[in-house]
Amino acid sequence: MQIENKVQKINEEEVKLEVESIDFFVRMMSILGLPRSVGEIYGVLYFAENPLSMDEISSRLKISMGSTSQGLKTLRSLKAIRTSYVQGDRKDHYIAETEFRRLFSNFIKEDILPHLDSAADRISSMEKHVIANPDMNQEFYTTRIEKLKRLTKAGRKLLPALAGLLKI
Amino acid sequence: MQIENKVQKINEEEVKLEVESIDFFVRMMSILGLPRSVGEIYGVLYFAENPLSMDEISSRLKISMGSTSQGLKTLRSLKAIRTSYVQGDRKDHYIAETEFRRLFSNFIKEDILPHLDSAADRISSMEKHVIANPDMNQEFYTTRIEKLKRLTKAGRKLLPALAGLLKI
DNA sequence: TGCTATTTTCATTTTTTTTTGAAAACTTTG
DNA sequence: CAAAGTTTTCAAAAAAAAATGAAAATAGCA
Repeated sequence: MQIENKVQKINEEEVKLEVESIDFFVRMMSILGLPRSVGEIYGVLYFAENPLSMDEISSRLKISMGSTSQGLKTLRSLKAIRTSYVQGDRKDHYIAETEFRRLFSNFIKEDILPHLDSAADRISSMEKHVIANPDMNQEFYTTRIEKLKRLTKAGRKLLPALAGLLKI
Repeated sequence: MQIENKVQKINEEEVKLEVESIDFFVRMMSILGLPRSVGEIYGVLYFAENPLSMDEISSRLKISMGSTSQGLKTLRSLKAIRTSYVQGDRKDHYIAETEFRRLFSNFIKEDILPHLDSAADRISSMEKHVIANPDMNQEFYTTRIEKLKRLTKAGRKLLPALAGLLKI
C-alpha cells in the first residue's frame, strides 16, 4: 500500500510532464507546419525512458492507429525518431532522436529546399516573358526579377548553413 | 489598329508574368504558413508598376473584398506592403515592399518569437514537475529539459540574426 | 508454407482554415 | 453634416487538411 501510493505519485508527475511535453512539441511542430499528431507523438517519445511501440503511443494519445502510423512515417522521414529492437517483442519500437541540429537540418533539406528548386524554374520563366517583349519597362522588371534570384540563392545557401549554427 | 495590337501584346506578356508572380508568392507564403490570398495579393503587387487600390487587386484576382481586406491587413502587419497616396483618388493604394530582409525579420518577430516566449514558460513548468518528485530518474529528465532550454535559447538568438545574414 | 500479429493504406468523416458577402463602420467631400 | 464612396468585420459557406477505421499488405514465427 505504501509502495503503491509511491508508484502512483511518480506516475502522476510523469503524466503531467508528458502532457506538457506533448503540448510543447505540438506547438513547435505547428510552427513548422506539421500536423498536430506528429507533435503529439514526438512529445510522448521525447520523455519516454524506454522505446515505445506503435500501440503504446496510440493508446497513450488516444489517437487511431492510422494517424499514429502516418505520424511515425513523417517523423521517420525527418529522422526525428528511430526504431529500436526490443527483445522478445515482435512489434516495432521507437525512440526520439534528440539531436535537434540534425532534425532541423533534415527538415530544411526535405521540406524547404524542394520549394526553392521549383522557384528557380519559375523565375527563369518570368525572365523569358520580360525579354520576349522589349516594350515592357525592362529596368523595372529585371530589377524585380534580380531580387527574386538573390532571395532564392540566399535561401539555398543560408538555410542549410543554419543548422550548423545551432549549437545544441 | 497597329498600336492597339501592340498594347494588346504587351498586356499579354504582363499578364503571363503576373500569373507566374502570383504562383511564385503563393508557394513562398505557403511555406511560411500564410493563406493563399495573401500570396496572391503580394504576387500582384510585386510586379505592379503603379500602386493598386483594393478593388483593382480584388478584381484582378477575382477574390472578394473581404478576403482582399484581410490579406492586405496581414501584409501590412508584416510590413510587406505599404500604402501610397495617389492624387485625385480617394481610395487607398498599395505598393509592395521589396526588401526581403526587412520582410523576413518582421515575420520572425511577429510570428515566430512569441511562440518561443511561451515555450520558455512551459519548460520551467516541466522542470518543476521533475524537481517535485525525487523518485523520477533525475538525470534522464534534466538532460532532456536542458536540451529544450538550449534549443529555445538558440532559436531566440539565431532567428533574429538570420535576417541580418540575408544579403539581399 | 500457412497462420497470426503488426503495420500501412486509403476512402470516408471530422475538424480546421479560408473565403465569401452583406451589414456595419468609417472617411471624404460637397 | 449628410450623402456617397470606401474599408472592415464577422456569421455562414466552402475548401483544405487531418483523423478515423476497416481492409489490404507485410512481416515474423511455428
